[in-house]
Amino acid sequence: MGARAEIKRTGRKFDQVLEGARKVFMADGFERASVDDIARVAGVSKATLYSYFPDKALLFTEIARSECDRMAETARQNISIDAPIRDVLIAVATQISRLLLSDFSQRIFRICVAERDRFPELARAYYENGPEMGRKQLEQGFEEAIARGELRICDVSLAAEQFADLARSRLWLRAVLGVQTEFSDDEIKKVITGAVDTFLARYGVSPDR
Amino acid sequence: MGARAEIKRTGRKFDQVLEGARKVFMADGFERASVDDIARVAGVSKATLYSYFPDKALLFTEIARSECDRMAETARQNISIDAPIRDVLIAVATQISRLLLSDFSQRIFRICVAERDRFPELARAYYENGPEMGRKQLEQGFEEAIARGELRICDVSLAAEQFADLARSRLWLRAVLGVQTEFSDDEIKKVITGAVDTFLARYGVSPDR
DNA sequence: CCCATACTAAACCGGGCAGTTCAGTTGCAG
DNA sequence: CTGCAACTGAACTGCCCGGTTTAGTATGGG
Repeated sequence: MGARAEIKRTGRKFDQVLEGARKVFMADGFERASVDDIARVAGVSKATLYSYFPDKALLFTEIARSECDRMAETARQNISIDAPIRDVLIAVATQISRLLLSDFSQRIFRICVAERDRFPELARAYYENGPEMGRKQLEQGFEEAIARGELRICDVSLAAEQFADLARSRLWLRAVLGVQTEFSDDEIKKVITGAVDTFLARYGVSPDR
Repeated sequence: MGARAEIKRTGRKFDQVLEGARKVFMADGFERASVDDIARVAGVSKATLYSYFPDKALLFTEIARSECDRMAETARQNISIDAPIRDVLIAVATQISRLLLSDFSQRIFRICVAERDRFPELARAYYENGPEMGRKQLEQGFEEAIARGELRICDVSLAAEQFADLARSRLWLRAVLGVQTEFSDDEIKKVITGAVDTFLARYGVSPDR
């Protein structure tokens, strides 16, 4: 029983394989993606692919986790502009909304949900690198705003969660189910201002409305 | 081109097949469920199964849609008790939260998301019979409360959506990803009161703080 | 008792796909 | 030029699974 199921990262075409696998897995998910497809898209022979990765599952987790990491970066964009709190919240909500409605984010989520039983650690990685990370960002921003006397929050963690949920109200679920695929700026704006208004009604410090 | 792909509902064991298929599909989803499995669980021969249903896909949609209908019923429970608006909202939020965290609801959602590309009309049926239905219920209740002067809402539809989203904050996503499977009454209660407080801060009519 | 209809069990077909093998090619290092 | 390591392409194995067929068994009405 030596080292189990290792990935050999040496080789000229390793990156091609990763790229091909990324494309195919993101488009088809784990089950529906075929290794022949991946090899073809990667411009690599199946034998070469299997010289890098011991099996399909490990190739998949490699891709999926790296995508989850990518997501962490997209989530890591704090915008603490010097502006009225309401404007800052609007900007942040817009960012959250756009991210959550993006094709990329949607695909990852759907794959994680679909494959949640087969790859439970994947769903966890998604959660921690995506929503959890975003929530922590928000918490931090809220803490600062509280220190500046712009917000009044007892349970910061819950407030962050509420804000994120409000920011995607009505849109995200429709998107993830494919009920609606395109969202006008107007729709988004309405949801976002609604979210910020509700949020500030509870946590705003001035009689904001 | 005569009648295409009909289901023969006559036969002693038709219901057994439905029941078996329901179990297996709900447990494994479409792809991972095997017809042999379904036949075995249903206590029926494969040939009998195929005498009722022309193929696996139609059997699946039959089950899935009927489950979506079942969901509509679970969603159709209005509780317009004569009580302070806050208590009513707490009760409603509790109901929403429990429903959305139930094993049943979670399974259906996951299946619809996983199979969304193969069966788009299924995801739509889910959306209309589940979330959409629930939202309409909420809207109606809100309208009445507005008429009674207990709430002040401009965009009732958005408010309903916000309420539902707030009621599942922090819990639902964790459940659907399998990050957390058990939820204490305490956790749920905290989220719910937080949701109602936030909601009332925005839409409550008295300075409900 | 007869017979039609429903059902069974098991073998079977065909196709798809993960993973392997192997004979041959390419390309680079010494 | 030589030799080695990476890579190719295509065939091949084995398995699973959807769907069909068939030969035979239960059931219930007339």
